[in-house]
Amino acid sequence: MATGGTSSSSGEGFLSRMALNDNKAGMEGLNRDKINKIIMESSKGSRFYENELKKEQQVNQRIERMMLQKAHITEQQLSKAQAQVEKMTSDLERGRDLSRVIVHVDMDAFYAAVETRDCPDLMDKPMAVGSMSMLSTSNYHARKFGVRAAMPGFIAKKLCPNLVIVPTNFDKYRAVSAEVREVFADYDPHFLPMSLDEAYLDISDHLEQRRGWPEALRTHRLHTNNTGTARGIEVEGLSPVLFENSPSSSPCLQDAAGGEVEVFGTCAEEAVREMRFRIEQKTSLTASAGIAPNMMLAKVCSDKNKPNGQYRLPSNRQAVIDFIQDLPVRKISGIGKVTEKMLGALGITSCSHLGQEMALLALLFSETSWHHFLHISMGLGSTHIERDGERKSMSTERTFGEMGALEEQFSLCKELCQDLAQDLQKEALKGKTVTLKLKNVNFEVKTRAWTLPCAVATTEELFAVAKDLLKTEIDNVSPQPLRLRLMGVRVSSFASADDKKPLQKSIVGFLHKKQTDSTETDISMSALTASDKMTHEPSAHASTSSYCSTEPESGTDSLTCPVCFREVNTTELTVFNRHIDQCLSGVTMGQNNHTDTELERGPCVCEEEVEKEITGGKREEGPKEKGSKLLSRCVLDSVGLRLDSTNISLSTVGLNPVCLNTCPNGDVSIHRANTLKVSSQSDPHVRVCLLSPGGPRPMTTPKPESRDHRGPALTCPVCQETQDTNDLTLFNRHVDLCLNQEVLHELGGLASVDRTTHTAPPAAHKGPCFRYVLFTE
DNA sequence: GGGGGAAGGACCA
DNA sequence: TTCCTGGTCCTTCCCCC
Repeated sequence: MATGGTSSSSGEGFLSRMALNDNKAGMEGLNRDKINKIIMESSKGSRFYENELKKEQQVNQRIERMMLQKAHITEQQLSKAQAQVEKMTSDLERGRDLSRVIVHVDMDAFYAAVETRDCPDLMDKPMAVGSMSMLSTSNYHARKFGVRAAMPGFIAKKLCPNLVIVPTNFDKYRAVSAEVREVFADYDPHFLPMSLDEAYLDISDHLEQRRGWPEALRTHRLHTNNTGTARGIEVEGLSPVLFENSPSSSPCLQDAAGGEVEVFGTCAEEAVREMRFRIEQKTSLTASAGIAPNMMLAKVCSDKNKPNGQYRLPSNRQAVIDFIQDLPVRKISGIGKVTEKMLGALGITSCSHLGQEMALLALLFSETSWHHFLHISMGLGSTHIERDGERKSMSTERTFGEMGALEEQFSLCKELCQDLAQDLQKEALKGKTVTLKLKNVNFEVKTRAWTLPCAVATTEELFAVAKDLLKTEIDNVSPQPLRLRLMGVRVSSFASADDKKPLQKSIVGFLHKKQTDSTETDISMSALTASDKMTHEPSAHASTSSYCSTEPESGTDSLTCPVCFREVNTTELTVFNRHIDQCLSGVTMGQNNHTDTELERGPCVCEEEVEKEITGGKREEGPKEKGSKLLSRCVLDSVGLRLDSTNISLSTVGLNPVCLNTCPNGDVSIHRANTLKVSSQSDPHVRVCLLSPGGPRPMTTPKPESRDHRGPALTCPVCQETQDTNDLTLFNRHVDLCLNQEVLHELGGLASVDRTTHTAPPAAHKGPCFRYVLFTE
C-alpha cells in the first residue's frame, strides 16, 4: 500500500496493483512476499503488465495532484468544511434507522463447492474453477497457496503446481442458485440477488410473524449420510466443505418416526441459522451470513465468520460505532484498490480515520464521494432492499486471441449484435445508445457510443450502428490493422416501447418503389440499414463492403428518385447517387433537364458553383474530433441554414425539429431539441440536401418543360395516392402536409386531416417543413 | 459563466 | 496465457441560455 504520494510507484520493483489481494476469507496469514514474487515473475514484461504499469502511473499522478491540492488548503477552508461535515453528520444521525434486520447471505466458494459436491474426489485437493487464462473461484485448500478468483490459471499453477482446474459450468450453478433462492424467498419474498451466490434479505417482517409460530413450523428434519455429515434431501453426496460450526451440528432431537430433527428459535440469529441449515440440506452446500441494521454492515458481517458461519451486529448505535472503528476501509463494499490507495496516501486506513479526516476529504473529493465516506464512517447504509431497480444497460462482450482481420472483426461484431438482440428481446427492451467496446492487444480499452433518435433492438439495427463505430476505429488506425483481443456491444438509454417508433418516415424509406406495406411507418432502421448498405458501397475496405452488402433488398430492382420522382433502373448506389446529384443541382439552379448520358458522367459540373454560392467560397473543415469524423465539406440548400461544425441550429432558421426526418444512416440526428447534429461515422464527405422547403424560401419552381419527364400525375410518397396535379409546388405542399400528419399521428393523433383533400397550402401549417436526404459521396 | 447533456473512461463487485 | 457483465461516478467537451 502507498504510504504517501508516489512512494509505491514502479521504483519498488513491482506493481502494488498486481500484488496479491488477500482480502478474502481463507487467505489470512499467507506468505505475501513469496506469493507476490511469483506473481511478478510470471507477469513481468507481458503486455498486460505494461498496461497495469501505465494504469498504476495514472493513479499515482492522481494521488500527486491530490497531495498538491491538499498542500494548498487553508485553515479557513478546513474549518468551513468541518462545519459542513458536522451539520451533515447531525442530520444523518437524526435519520439513523436501526429498525430493520438486514441479512447478507453469501455461498462459500460457490462454484468450487458445486464442483466438489459433484465430484467428491476433489474434496481434499486444491482446486479452482476456470481456465488457464482466468479463474472464477478457488476452494479453501487452494487459497492457502494464494490462489484466488480473478487470477490467471497459469499463475495459479505456479503458486500451486498440484492445483486442479475445473472448467466452469454456469448452467449447473444457475440451477443450484435457483434452489438456494427458493429458500431465500421463504424469509423475504422481495430478497435482492446480487449474483448467483449472494443476496440481501430484509427479514424484519419474517421475524415479526415468526414470533407467533408454533415449534412445528420451526422444526426441520435432518438428513445425514453415514459419515454423520449433513446431506441434501434432493442431492445425494457429501457436503463439500465440512466445518465445525455447521448450522446442522447443534444437538438434535428425534421425531416420532425416529428421524433426527432440529428445532430453531424465533430470534434473528436462529432464523438465519435455520435458513443456512435448509440451504445445506437442500444443496449440500454451505453459506455464510451477516445480520445487521443495514446492507453495508450486513455485507461486512457476512465475511466475519466465513466460511459456514454467521455474525450478528446488534441493532444499537454504540455497537455499530464500535464495530466500524477499527474496520479497514478495504472491507467496505465500494472501496477498491484505487480508493484504498488514495485514502492510504492521506494516512487513512480504517473507518475511524475516515471519520477523523472528513473535512479534508470533503475538500479533496467530489460531493458524492465524501458523502459516501461519511456514511461509511458513521456505519450507515441502505435499509431498503430495492429489488426491481430499473436496468440501465445490457451488453455482451467476448475475449479472444489476437484478431486483426477486418472480415473476422465485422463478423464478430454482427454475432455480438445477434446475441445482444436476443437478450434484449427476452426482456422486451429497446435502447437509444449503442456502445462498441474494444480492447486492443495492449489491453487498452476504448468505448465508442452513438445515440440514435429512436430506440432500437434488432440485430440489423444494432449492427448498423456498431459496424459504423467499428469502421471508424479501423479507419483511425489505418493503414495499420486494428489488433483486438476483446469486442463488446452495449445498449443503454432504455425507453418505453413507444420510443421505438420514429417520428417520421425517412425519405429513404420512400425511395424503393412500392414496398410491401406502404401504410406502415417503419422508417427507422429498416430504412437505415438500407441506406447504410448503400452509403457503404464504395467502402475503402473491400471486406467491409462485401460484408455490408451481403443482404440485398429483396424484390427491388429500381429506385425512385426523390427529386424528379422518376424510376432509376439501378440498385447501384453510385449510379443512383449520381442521378440524384444531377437532379439536385438542377433543382437548386432552377433546372432539371439533364439527360441520362449526363447521369453517367459523374458529379455535376455546377456543384462547385453551388457550393460557393452557399458557403461563400469557404470550405468547412472538421476542426475537432470526438468520437466521430466531421464534415470536410457540406453543401446545403440556401434556406438560411449555416453549418456550425457538426451542429445545425434549427431555432435560428425557425425550423420545427419534428418535421425533420431522422437520418437514414445515423449520420444526422436531432441532437437536442432544436439542433440537428450532422456527423459522419463512415465518410468525411457528406452532402446534406434539404428538399422542398415549404416555408420562408419557396423552392425554385421548375420550368414547365422540366416537369414533362415526371409524367402527368404525381404519386405522394407518404399517402401513396396519386395527386390531381403536376405542379411541383402544390404537390410538395401536399407531401409536406402528409409528412406533418405522419408526425402528428406518431405524436398521438393530435389532428386528423383527410390527406387526399389537401393539395393546397393548409392554414394550420405554421412554419416551414423540410425533408432532407443525405448521401455520402 | 453556469447548467446540463453526451461521450469516454475509471473503478468496483 | 490475465474474465465477464453491469453499474456508478468523474471528467471533458460543447451547446444553450
